[in-house]
Amino acid sequence: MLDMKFIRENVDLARKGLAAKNAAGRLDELLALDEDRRKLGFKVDELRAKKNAANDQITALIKEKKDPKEAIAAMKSVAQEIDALEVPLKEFEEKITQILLFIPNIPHPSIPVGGPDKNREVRTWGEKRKFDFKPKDHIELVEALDIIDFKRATKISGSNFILYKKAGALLERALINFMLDLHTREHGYAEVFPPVLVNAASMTGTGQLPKMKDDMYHLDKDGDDLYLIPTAEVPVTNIYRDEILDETQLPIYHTAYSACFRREAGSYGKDTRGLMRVHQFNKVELVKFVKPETSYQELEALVGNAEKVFHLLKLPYRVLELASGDISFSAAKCYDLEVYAPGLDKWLEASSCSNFEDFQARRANIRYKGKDMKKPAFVHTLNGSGVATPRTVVAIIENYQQADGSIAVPEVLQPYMHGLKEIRK
RNA sequence: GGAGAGGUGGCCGAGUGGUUGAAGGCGCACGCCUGGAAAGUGUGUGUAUGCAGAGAUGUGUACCGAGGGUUCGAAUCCCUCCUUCUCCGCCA
Repeated sequence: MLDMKFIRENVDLARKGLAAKNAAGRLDELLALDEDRRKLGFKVDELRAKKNAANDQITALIKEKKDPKEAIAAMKSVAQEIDALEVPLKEFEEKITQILLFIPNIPHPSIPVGGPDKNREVRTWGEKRKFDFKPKDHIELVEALDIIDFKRATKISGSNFILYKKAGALLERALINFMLDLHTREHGYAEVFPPVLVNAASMTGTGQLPKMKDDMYHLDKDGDDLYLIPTAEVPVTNIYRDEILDETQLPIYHTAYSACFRREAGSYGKDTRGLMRVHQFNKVELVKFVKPETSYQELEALVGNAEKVFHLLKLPYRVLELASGDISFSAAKCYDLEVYAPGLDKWLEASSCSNFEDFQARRANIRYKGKDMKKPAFVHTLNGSGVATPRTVVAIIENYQQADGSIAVPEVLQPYMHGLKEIRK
């Protein structure tokens, strides 16, 4: 959420930034409401001050054993006046909050302005493999090997669910363990294993609610809202919701494996075959809580941590800096990592690494305080996939396929797969 | 799911309608004391927001789990919800 005070004092900057995200629409309405709210708030504060002073007087009269009746009667109308004004004041505040919750973060000035066609390729890594046979796509390969069963997964749950079997299940588990070990041992992230069901406050804290409500699976627990997380970003970022951290604790790095759940409503048809877009998938997430002045260098380091996964798996990938119109609601800046899949001949988005600056921290009320700081300040939060498994599995299977339809196991995964060197029927 | 007891400042803990933003203690910060330290001692020590001020700061308002209600006045009384603990039941 943006700071109302910041918007008020930087109208032009806010308007320009939000326009780059096609979201400047309700700015004028917001400013008008804020103006009215401030006027009314001032008036109410004055009346309350009057009331408090009078109450002190009444107290004094009682102590002196004088009759306070007159003073009480005089205050009655003031109290009523306050009550009457508090109703519209509250309405203003609620309206303002409702609008603010729907306003996205302002993109960082350095990023390209425009839609997905303006995304900027920052670098590529690795060579596309040269095949001496025609590479197959992962669907054909996994079905022939019987390591993923799409039909039965659909029977059990519905379309775009996955049933991993045998070496397929083992590969999935190996990949998760490999990534967690990498980030905890080599990159200094502390592992957490969060709940996958969270409450509405947590979803609001990271920015999924209220705007993206229809993208999430929603459950009811005795009348309370619970949501299946679309990413571990939600529970992990909310670990410190409503807390004031000591600056000596920062930076905090967490990594978490979790299942992720997405309705993907409205995305049927395109790119939904096989493992490309599924309702439940696994992901190892990286989350950082840092001081504001370090957040952009922390973002570069986080991207590097995610890239390391592909380096070790020897998978070619490219890094895109997303344009203003393509970054997510809460992000100020975002890099996507796209891994190459030769069977599909496509670059697949397997990681998204973002700096949210204080946007999430303000929503979730995550602050820190240092010795020389007069007041607590909001931390900056960052996160990125490190990485998501389905599209990485696609890339492994298609890149490591052999002429006979078997799949070589990447060297770094072999210890996690009981020494298995290749997957064959 | 049933029964009972709680939720007050960084922590412990007092407080059942009127200078209580909140006693007391611990912790912490700064100072005094000391050759240095401990002990002792003094002062300070929440968050949000409005106004004034260049600023130090001053001042108004709100906040004692959350939301509503009663009242001139609520941490204190009433209602709803959330949550913690203990016992019983159930259970991977």
